[in-house]
Amino acid sequence: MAAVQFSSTSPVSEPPVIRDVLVSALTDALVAVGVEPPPSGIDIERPANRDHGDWSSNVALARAKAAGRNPRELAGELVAHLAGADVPHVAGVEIAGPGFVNFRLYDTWLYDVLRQVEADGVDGYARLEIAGGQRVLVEFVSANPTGPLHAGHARGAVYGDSLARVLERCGHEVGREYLLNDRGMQMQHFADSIAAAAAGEPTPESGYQGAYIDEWATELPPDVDSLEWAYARCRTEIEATLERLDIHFEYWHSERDMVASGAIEATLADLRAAGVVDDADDAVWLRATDFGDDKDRVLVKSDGEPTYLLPDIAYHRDKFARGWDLLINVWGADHHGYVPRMKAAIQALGHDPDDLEIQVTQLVRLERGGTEVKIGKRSGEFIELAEIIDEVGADATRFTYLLQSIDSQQTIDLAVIASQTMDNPVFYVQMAHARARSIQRKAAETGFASPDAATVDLSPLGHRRELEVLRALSELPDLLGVACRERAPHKVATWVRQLAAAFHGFHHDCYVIGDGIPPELTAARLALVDAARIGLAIGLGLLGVSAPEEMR
RNA sequence: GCCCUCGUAGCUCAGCUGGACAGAGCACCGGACUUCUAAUCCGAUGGUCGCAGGUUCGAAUCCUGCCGAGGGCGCCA
Repeated sequence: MAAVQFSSTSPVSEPPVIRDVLVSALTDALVAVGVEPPPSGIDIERPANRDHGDWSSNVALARAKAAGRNPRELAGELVAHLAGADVPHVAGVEIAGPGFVNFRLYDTWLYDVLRQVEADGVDGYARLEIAGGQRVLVEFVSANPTGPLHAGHARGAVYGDSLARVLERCGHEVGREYLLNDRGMQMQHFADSIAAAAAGEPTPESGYQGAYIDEWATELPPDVDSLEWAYARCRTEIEATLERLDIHFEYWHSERDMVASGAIEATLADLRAAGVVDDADDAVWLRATDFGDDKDRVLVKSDGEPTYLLPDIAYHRDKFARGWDLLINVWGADHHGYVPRMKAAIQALGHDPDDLEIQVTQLVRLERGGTEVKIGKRSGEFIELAEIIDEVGADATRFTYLLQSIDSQQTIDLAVIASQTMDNPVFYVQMAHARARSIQRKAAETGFASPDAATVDLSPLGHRRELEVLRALSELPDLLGVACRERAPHKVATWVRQLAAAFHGFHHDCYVIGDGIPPELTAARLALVDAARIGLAIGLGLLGVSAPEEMR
């Protein structure tokens, strides 16, 4: 039975997080040399270059001015003090460059990481509580129910869902919401177009075209309300497509319901009461310029009809009224111009503009084998999202869209991601997970029990490949926190590729079972394989990509 | 004209909210399969981080101005 060096006061083994250990040691050292620790906290980071140690701090650089000493001198004093302190896992401390303090650690710190991963598992490892339960409503997709989801909706759909997953894991209470614009002229045009097609008549003025109109028209039963039928047909289509991507909305918010409830009139009344509304030129205006918008905006047109803006304001008012602390809207780049007026509107209603966050996804250019796939808007020539899923699969669809920051315009070649080759990173990562499973199956067949990570001797682990896997695992909690704060799930995609690369390297160089491998090494490596499996499953789970038992 | 996003290797993109000599994948070149799937691994080649200033001990990262790409600027939704 190996010694367990964790606190005995807690029934759950909770290895000290290395960051806390080092920060605490640095704090002590600063105090010892008579320098006030930085009010913002001490910064610890992993140097990009391994020659600079395992962990590094720039605290001497940051505090040199306040301490009235030059950075290297201060760093030297810190190092001298740290050398005398008995800091767990620390093998050496050095000054480097302009005044960095670099820590060189024993591999034991990575053994703690492995134990932590195993103790916490897929559900618990890198589950953060940095959000304090803040209630966030993520609204995304919200495509008009006048046709199937198309390629243009894909990025927002996948991003919104993965963002929600990241937020949840970081301690937010999260709701996913889809706003259904189920009233208005667009719905009528849509229904008329289907009815016309069913009757063999030409597409009406400002109607919809496209293969789906003709197809759905053939399904239109006689003697039904064409609008209601078309709406239901479309919703079924949209939900089915989202279902294939494993996207599930907790809330489908109907604009009709909102109208019926009188929320729109109530919103206008609120705005009037707030004194931010002007009547001019027979129209009703929101004085948006009072809140940083470029111009004032019409709420009710001179013909007495509300603009789209008023119900939209009512909708956001409703979201807050339902108790959400923070609203995140995922919008396409073609709507970014509406950000200032929406923020102005919620301010006019008395909310903090920061309580509405709008994430804008840049456009995606689609190619097939290097040639752009052209889409014509009105003509109905577009690629349905369902077609993309048919072509490349749900996992590749999600992974590919999540590979890049939403801020960058993305180019996706469908031919490339449809190919199940090395060009396609999703298979690379899934393969890593399947490999881990494969090794575990072999272990079971060979009669190796899965080791208890809390007690197994990990000291046989020391191979460069083994340590790379553990290092990657150690980075996940920090990385997830950044991904959450920056609303950047693509960082998870980048990370999981790194972990997969480390694991493939390990797999290649470190045989686990048989072939003259000593049983102690097999046991330690099996623990590592399971930890890697957990990390891969967490990463893939956040991306909404399946973690397969085997590749076929 | 104004606003938003972007401009990093031949291509597609990272770069952890300023840090130590700029990274990955693909492509190209050269290696590794009696092994838990070679759908893998290793090595080599490849970049004035659009340009010019500024802030800083330190800038791909922050600020300003240009240049270029995409998107947006309705009493349309």
